[in-house]
Formats: sequence, structure tokens, C-alpha cells
Amino acid sequence: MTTQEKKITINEVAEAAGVSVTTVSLVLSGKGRISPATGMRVNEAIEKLGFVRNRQAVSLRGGQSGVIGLIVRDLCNPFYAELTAGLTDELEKQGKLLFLTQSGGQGQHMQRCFETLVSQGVDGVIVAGAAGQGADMRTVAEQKNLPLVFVSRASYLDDADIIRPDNMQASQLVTEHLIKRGHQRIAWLGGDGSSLTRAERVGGYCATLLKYGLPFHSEWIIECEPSQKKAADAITTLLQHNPTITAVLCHNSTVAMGAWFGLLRAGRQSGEGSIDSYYDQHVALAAFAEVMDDELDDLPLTWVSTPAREIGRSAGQRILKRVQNDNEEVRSQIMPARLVVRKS
Amino acid sequence: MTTQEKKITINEVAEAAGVSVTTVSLVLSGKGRISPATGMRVNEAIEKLGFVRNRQAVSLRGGQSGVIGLIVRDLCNPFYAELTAGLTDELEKQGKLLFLTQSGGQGQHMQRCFETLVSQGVDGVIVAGAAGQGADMRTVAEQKNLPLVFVSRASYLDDADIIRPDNMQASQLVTEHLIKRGHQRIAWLGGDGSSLTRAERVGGYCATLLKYGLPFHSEWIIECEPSQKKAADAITTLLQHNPTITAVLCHNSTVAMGAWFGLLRAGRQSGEGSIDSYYDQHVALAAFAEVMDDELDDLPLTWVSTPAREIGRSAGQRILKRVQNDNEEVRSQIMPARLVVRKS
DNA sequence: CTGAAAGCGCTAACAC
DNA sequence: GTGTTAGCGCTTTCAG
Repeated sequence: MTTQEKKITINEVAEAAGVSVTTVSLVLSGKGRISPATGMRVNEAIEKLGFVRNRQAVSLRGGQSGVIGLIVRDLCNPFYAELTAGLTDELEKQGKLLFLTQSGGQGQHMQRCFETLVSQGVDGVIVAGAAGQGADMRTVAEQKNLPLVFVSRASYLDDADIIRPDNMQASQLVTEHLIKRGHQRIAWLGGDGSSLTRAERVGGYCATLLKYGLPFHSEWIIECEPSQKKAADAITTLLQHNPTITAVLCHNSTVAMGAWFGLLRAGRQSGEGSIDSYYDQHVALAAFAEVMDDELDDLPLTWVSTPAREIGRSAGQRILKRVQNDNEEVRSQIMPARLVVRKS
Repeated sequence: MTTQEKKITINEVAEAAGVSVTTVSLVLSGKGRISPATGMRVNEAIEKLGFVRNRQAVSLRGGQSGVIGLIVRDLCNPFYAELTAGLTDELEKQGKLLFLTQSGGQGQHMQRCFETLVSQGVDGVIVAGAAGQGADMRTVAEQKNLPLVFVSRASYLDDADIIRPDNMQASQLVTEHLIKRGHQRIAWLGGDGSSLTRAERVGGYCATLLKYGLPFHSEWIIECEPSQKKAADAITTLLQHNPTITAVLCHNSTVAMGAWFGLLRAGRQSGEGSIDSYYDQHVALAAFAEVMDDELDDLPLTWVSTPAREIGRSAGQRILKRVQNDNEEVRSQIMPARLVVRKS
């Protein structure tokens, strides 16, 4: 039942400090040359009254709103969650704020999200996971002179400002790692055939095999749903039909774990003495992970992680730069992956 | 190089439609009684000019901003990610928008986040994962008459508007399930001793054991870091020392998976014929999961899931209700968990 | 049913 | 250095 406090504006501050609103405004934005004494008085008044500057008024007057809009496909996907976290971090560090909207799996709400963001007066918009459907948004953004940055998991729109992971490089990195460990017959497990990310990764895998003059069979590239059971079954079948394979590259962490189960099971059934030795002697695993995945640390495998957080941060820096001066040149930024070598 | 389009306001719309700004405003908010003909004309003009209403101006004039602020502990935690997703969904459904801020693991930035949100003119604030440190925020919110809702994973502040999962009920649910399946000697694995969530869950577990007159030993309650390896080792040790245990309750999914590995290993080493039969005959697993976790579907265990998404949705509904009329009574809302019984 | 006009809180010319 | 003042885009009495 506190008495409903009167809203404090720069007017009250000005009065309390015995100056004009201009002076207060100047102090707030640190612009005009204000005498130290006055600045002090104003700041005291601000402090005492608990004044907080109304950003909406600032923004309405013509200034920037200090807000960036994000349209993200699905927050529950760890990749996007990490991305968003990185982005908020970066923005908050710069004193900006983030509007969060979800476009939904198929991007159904994208247009609506975009309009809402625009009507809220955001300084710029970041679209994560657009799958190349940002055409109309881009025309609107252009005519409103609103910075627009895309984040993608594979390469789509090449004429837009876009940040994405280097799937090829990631794949080359991990494939080369296996090769250097002595593996010559390497298979691929997991992912959906229609996935662009997978296409790029498989591309990197093929390229690396060829580069080293190693055999490459299309039957060694297996699609698999992200279920451990399915993956375990798939690797079992694969190895039965192709016993010469010595290493398997897994498209994601779930498949990797499933594959490991499959190997365990096979090892046991084939009557080996020790699970670990079976693994070491027979089939090596490697994997892709969308984020730094602690789960994988427990598995005997090497993996590459997509730098989701860095991508988010990078997107934040990019959009802020675009907001400040539009004469940016760089259009496509590719973020490299990191190799996490198996703990010994 | 499109010509920099002039910004369109209700003024241009009014002119284009041959009416006054008042009329346009009325049409926009659907308030005053506008003749269908005029309404039509205005809407056409809006459409043609691509007008989007400036929410900042609306808000500045005294209306609501249509924005809710969220202060979340850590987005990368699946629980909070799911919560946030549910919240955005709900808010977007109501035409509202969400400001996202992260307070950091220890809630270091909480106060700063809160101030930023306030200065942006949010209609209300939701704090997720505050661990009972929202004292000063609450006084500020109260004197500004700003709705404030807390979301927590365990019970903290009881005199505030708070939504949280029913950890006790969840634990009772899953414990009872095991008991009804015939288990009498049930152990607990995982979690950190200082976790309040864990405390509540362990409480529910104890209560249920006692209720059924079953034995309860503190040595059967094991702390364990969320690492599969650690969990596997822990369950192995536990069962070696206490061979009569027939079921283990795992505090989270990582521990559950680790425990399963441990059982597999034990089964193999003890020379059982089949992994699955070993599991069935000897030790049953059950687990808690923070979200609907697909990973767990592949494991032979029953689990309860914290309704993170529903909590998010609920928080959204609650804050909107509070924004509309402050005379809400309900202060504490507890969300029940769901039991996901092992697939047969 | 529709219009004219007064601000919401703040900034930026322009004066002093 | 500091004060006056005119709006930013919108809603909302109060008159027609």
C-alpha cells in the first residue's frame, strides 16, 4: 500500500537540481560541455529521486531505441539457445537490449515477428534459421533503412549480411584428424539427406578423403534419425556389411552416443575381453556437436563443435556496427569450428 | 539504392483516407464507433501505404508498451530455454513482445537488467531463477506499480507472485511408480547436496518410502556430478556395497544415462546372458528430467518431466493478468510434473 | 460519428 | 555554459 509515487521525469530532476531540462538531458547523454559542479548537482538529484530515463521518449524523438530484434527458429534447440545467449551477452555488454521472437520450425510466423519488431522501433533485426525465406523482409528493411543480419547453419542467401558456421572446414578438420590417426576407411553416420548442413559436412568429408587418396563409397554414407537406438542399429548393420571400416563420423551427438552403444553391444557379442579395447582396436568414432556438449566428454571420441555462442556474439557486433554506420562492406562471415580431441 | 521512403505516420494515413488523425487512431484501436465505410477507407490507406503503428509513441502517450521483460539465469540450460520458449509463445499469442536479459549464473547482473527493462517501459517483469535475491527489485516494482512475477525451480520467496514446479509431487509420482512395480529397496543417485530442487525431490522420495513402510537409508542417497562417467562409477560402487537395492532414482538425465552404462558394464562383467535381461532382473532405473528429453526415450526407464514449457506459459498468462488488473489474489502457483512410463 | 488540439518525456536547434 | 522552445507519433477529452 505504498503511496503511488509520482513519475519522475527530467523535469523534476531539473527542478530539484535547480537547472533546466536541457542541462539534465546534456548530462544524461554526456554531450554538451557541462560544468563539473552542475553535472554533480544533476547527478545527485537523479540519484536521490531514483530517476530512470525513458528510452521510448528518446527513441520517439529520433534517437536510437537501443533495442535489437531477434527472430529465432526454435529456442529449445541447443544451437539457437547458445546463439541467443551469446547475442544477449554481447548486446548487454554494449548497453543494448534484445527483443526475442520465435518464428517456429517452418518459419510460419516470421513475417509477423518482423512487423512486430519494426513497430516497436528496433534499431536492427537478426534472423536466425531463416532457411532462405527472408526475401520480403529484406525489401522492407532496405526501404526502412533498417539493418538486417542473417544467421544460418548452412549457406543460403549469399547477397545478404550473413554469419554462419564453416561446416566444410569443420568436417575437414575432423576427417583429417581421423586420417592422421591412421584411419583409411571412414564411414558417415547420421543426419537427414535433405539437410543442407549435412550436405556441406559430407562435402568436406568427401573432399578430405579424396585429398588423401582414400576410398570413398556412397554406401558408407548412412542417413539416420537422431535416436540412439536407431543409430546403434544403423552402425551395427553398417559394420556387418562393411567389416573393413575402421572409423565412423557421426553427424550429431545423439547419433554418436547411439553409435557408441552399438559398438559396445557388438563388442560384447563378439566376445571381446574388454569394451574399451574393442573400441580402440576396431572402430573409432568422431562426431559433430552443435554446442560445447558436456555429454560428449564422457565418450571416447573426438569431436568438432559448431561455435554457436561466437556466432551469436559476432551477429551482435555486426548488427551494432551496421546500426552505427551503414557503410559496412563485409557481407558474409564464416565462423570456424574447434576440434576437441579425445581425452587420453 | 531505393529512395529513402518518407516515414508514414497516422497523419499520412489520415490524409490518404481523407479523414482526421483521430479517426485513424480510433480505427486502429477499434474503440470509438466508426462507420463501416470510413473504417474501410482507412484500412485501405493503411494497407496501401504500408503503415505500421509506432508502439513507442503509443506507450509514451500513456498506453501500455505491450512488452514484458524477462530476466533469466542462463538460457543454455534446457529448463530455462524451454521456459523462455513457452513464455514467448504465450506472449506472442497475445500480441505482446518479450525483452530478454540474462542475469548470469549467480544473478550478478540482475539489478542492472531490471533497471534497463524498467527504463524501456516494460509492462511487467518476469524473473526466472532468482534464488531468492529479488528483494530490492520488489520494492522498486511495487512503488512503480509494476507487475513482477517470479519463476523458480524450488520454493523460495513465498510472499511474492511465484510459479514453480511441484518437485515433491514429481518425486512422489516416480517413487510410487517404482514401488507399485514391486521395488522395495530404492536408492537415490545424483545432484548436489546444496541444491534446493534436489532437497525437495529427496523429500518426496523419503516421504513416499515412509508412507509405504519401506526402508530408508541415508547411505542410499548419493551425490553425484552430472557426468556419465561419474554416475556410472557411482552406481557401480553403490550396488557393490548394497547388493539388495533393486531400483535407483536418478536426479537428472545425464546421471540416468551414466547409471545405465554402469549397469550395462556390471551386467557384462558378471557374465549375464543379455544386457536387457540383466537390467530387468536386477536393477530398475527411474529419473527426473527438466524437459521432455528425447534422449531418455531410448533408455529402459520411467521418468518424470518438469513442465518447463507450461511454467513459461503460465508465467506469461499470470503477468498479463497482473498487467490488466492488479487485484489478482493468487500468489503461488505450483505446476505438477508428468510421468512418462517406460515404453514396452 | 468525426475533428481540433493538448500533451506523454525527451532532445536539439537556437538564443542568451 | 545554460535556458527556451518546438516537435517525435500517438491517444484522448471535448466540441461539433
